[in-house]
Amino acid sequence: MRLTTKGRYAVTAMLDLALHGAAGPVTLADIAFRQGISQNYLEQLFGKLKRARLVISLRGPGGGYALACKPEEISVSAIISSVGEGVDATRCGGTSDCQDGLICLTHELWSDLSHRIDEFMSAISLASLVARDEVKLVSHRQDCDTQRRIEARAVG
Amino acid sequence: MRLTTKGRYAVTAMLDLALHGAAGPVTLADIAFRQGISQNYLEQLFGKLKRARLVISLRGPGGGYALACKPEEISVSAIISSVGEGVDATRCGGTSDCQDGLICLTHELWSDLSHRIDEFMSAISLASLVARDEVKLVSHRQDCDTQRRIEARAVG
DNA sequence: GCAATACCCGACTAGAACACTCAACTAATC
DNA sequence: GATTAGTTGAGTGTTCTAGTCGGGTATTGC
Ligand code: FES
Ligand code: FES
Repeated sequence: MRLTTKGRYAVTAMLDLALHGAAGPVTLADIAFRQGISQNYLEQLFGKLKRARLVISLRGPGGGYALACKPEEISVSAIISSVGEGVDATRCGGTSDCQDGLICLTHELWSDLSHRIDEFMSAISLASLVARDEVKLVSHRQDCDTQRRIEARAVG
Repeated sequence: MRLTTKGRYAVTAMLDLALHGAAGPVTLADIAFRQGISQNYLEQLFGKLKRARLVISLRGPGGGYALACKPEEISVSAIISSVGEGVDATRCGGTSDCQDGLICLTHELWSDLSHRIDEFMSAISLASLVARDEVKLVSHRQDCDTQRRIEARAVG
């Protein structure tokens, strides 16, 4: 089991998309700017998100990315799986054969744990994240920040 | 958050200790043999387990390792933490400052998740693992296997 | 048609971590 | 004093992360 920046970035970017996608497609440049993520790295992640059919893309000027379906239908679990960060905590990957082809002492434990984690993350959708107070707060702060930085750049 | 072979080995070895420690100290060679883990690698892990006061060591012939306290008092969470595999799923490590010193959009989500995982693993003790049917079964198979391999070596 | 925008794609890389391995040492027992 | 068994530190191959870079191609507006 591993949960690294890859999965976290993917969820963060998708949440950004859910928050700012109402007015039309959102560019990766915008997301990268707001969330402080490398745009080139985001491109890699969105390649996977697109292949997993979680987002759709629109090319050309005025283009960008949009959610492929309603925020209620996209779970955190799905996002993380799509970028290749398995929720699986077992060593065998579910095949029960990590000790010379036989089941090991602790397989059941890791299997249970995996199940718990998946349950938790499947129950959380983008919509439920958007509805959270802290998310609203942080998002508002980010928007003000972005506005300020744009103005600063226009002046300078 | 990461859960790799390191943490899994640590739990497996501790469980082996709980299963076979009744008759006195258990050597790393025994654990390595039964569980199919590199003995040298186990040495490193037991160094940490000892520093975390989860096991005690006895040197010399007839020596080995023993649990430092009762199996009911040792949780899976404690074992994993002791070898340095944080259960923490946040990027900031709890300081809420991963985006330029400010809290990021998804901090709360990862914080929640970490809490859930820790709750789950804290609730599971070595004693409760020993009591499980699958563990008993696998352990019995391992003992038979070990016996067979010893006999095979004696013959050969 | 032409240029600007923005997604698309593959290759490359520094650094970190994992999963070991090796060698030498000390303490305890018989 | 020989054997057992824990203790320690250093080193190593491999894999992965978290990027970077450089070039594409589709779409739009002039
Ligand atoms: S983790 Fe599945 S068999 Fe060991
Ligand atoms: S994960 Fe804690 S601030 Fe981003």
